[in-house]
Amino acid sequence: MAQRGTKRGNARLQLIDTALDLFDRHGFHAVGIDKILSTAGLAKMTLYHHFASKEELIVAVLEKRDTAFRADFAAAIADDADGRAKLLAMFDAIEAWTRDPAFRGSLFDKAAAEYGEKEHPVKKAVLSHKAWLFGEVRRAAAATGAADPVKLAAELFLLMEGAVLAAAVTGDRTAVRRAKAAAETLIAAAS
Amino acid sequence: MAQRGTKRGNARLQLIDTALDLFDRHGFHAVGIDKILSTAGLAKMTLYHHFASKEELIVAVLEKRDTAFRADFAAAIADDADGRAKLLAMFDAIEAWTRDPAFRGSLFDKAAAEYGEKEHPVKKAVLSHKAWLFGEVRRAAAATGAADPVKLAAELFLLMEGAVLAAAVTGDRTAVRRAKAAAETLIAAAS
DNA sequence: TCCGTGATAGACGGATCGGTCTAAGACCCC
DNA sequence: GGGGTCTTAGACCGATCCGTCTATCACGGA
Repeated sequence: MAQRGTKRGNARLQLIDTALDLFDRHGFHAVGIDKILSTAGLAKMTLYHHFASKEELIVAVLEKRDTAFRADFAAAIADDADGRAKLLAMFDAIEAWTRDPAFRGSLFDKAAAEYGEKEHPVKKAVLSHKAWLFGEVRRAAAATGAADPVKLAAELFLLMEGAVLAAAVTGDRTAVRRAKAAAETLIAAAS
Repeated sequence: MAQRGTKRGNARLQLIDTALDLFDRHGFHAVGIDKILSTAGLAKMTLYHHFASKEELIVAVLEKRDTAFRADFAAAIADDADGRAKLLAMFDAIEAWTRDPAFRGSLFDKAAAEYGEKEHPVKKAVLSHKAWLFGEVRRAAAATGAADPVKLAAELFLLMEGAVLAAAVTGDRTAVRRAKAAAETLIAAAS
């Protein structure tokens, strides 16, 4: 008992933070646990005390990223009353994210690229994140009073995914703004 | 001299084909050259006779994929006279691709996920492919007579990227159709 | 037939992979 | 201060990583 707040808890957090950064920079297979441990200044047994395997660490990293993403997203759209404003605020939130110098693309997209098997725990974490994100878009789309809110949500979701991908791969700074402009057109056409 | 058409040429092609399949299924770092060689039934020296390194093999794989993609794409849009039809034919081509049981997402997106450094040869091959694809979209968009063809092209490009990603990650069969519907709306709004 | 050239098989190299184990350390309550 | 518990450093494990080397093999020309 009484493990939270002690060194153990700190070590766990530090492992996740360090692994998050390294995975984001170099990829999951490319980063070995030895590198994570030496970067974090921790010993192997510390890692294997908190996680049964590297795979579990990866899932924990994705869960932390997911939690942070949901909080940021919720804060970004909280102030907006109607569905249309919420949808457009989502694009603003994504644009702010892509403008961050630390932006290196979606960690979930990268994870999906390296772990393609449907039943893999890492892939499941990715799908969970994507399903939540689509749900957010769908809820806001429904609030616009669009004739077919699921259609509108699906279209805007694709724009978001494409914009994040393009911003990450090509470094295109205008991608998200273009996506938002397209979103406005689609929202207008959907009412 | 006189190497083409001999065993050497066949070995090279077989290496590329085998590597393409394995990289597509499992990722680039996850697949070692030993696995490629044992799958292809070839020896190490054969690989290192044709390629200086694994990295060179990866680039060759991407180049082959790029060449095949361009040919398929060109054939898909060749028959269509006007820009709008060409643009919509692109979505049809992508949908046909995603419906193929062998579809496992864009190999270029996966490569970008694993090789993020700008100056890396693999990343350069990815950027080359993306630049070409965007150029195709832009050319067709210009032929529609849209007021701002670059804006239209950028929007449709994001839809394509998002649709391919969504189809790959979530297995969503409707993604490309949704993207095409959105594209029709955007094209109509751009004239 | 014999020779020379170039491709091949597979052993081998050091490095690193994910993961385990042991021995010592740090800390707790009494 | 002593005894028990939890955490840690780092040696160690077999497997695999990418790449090299050597010894053999197949084949074309004279």
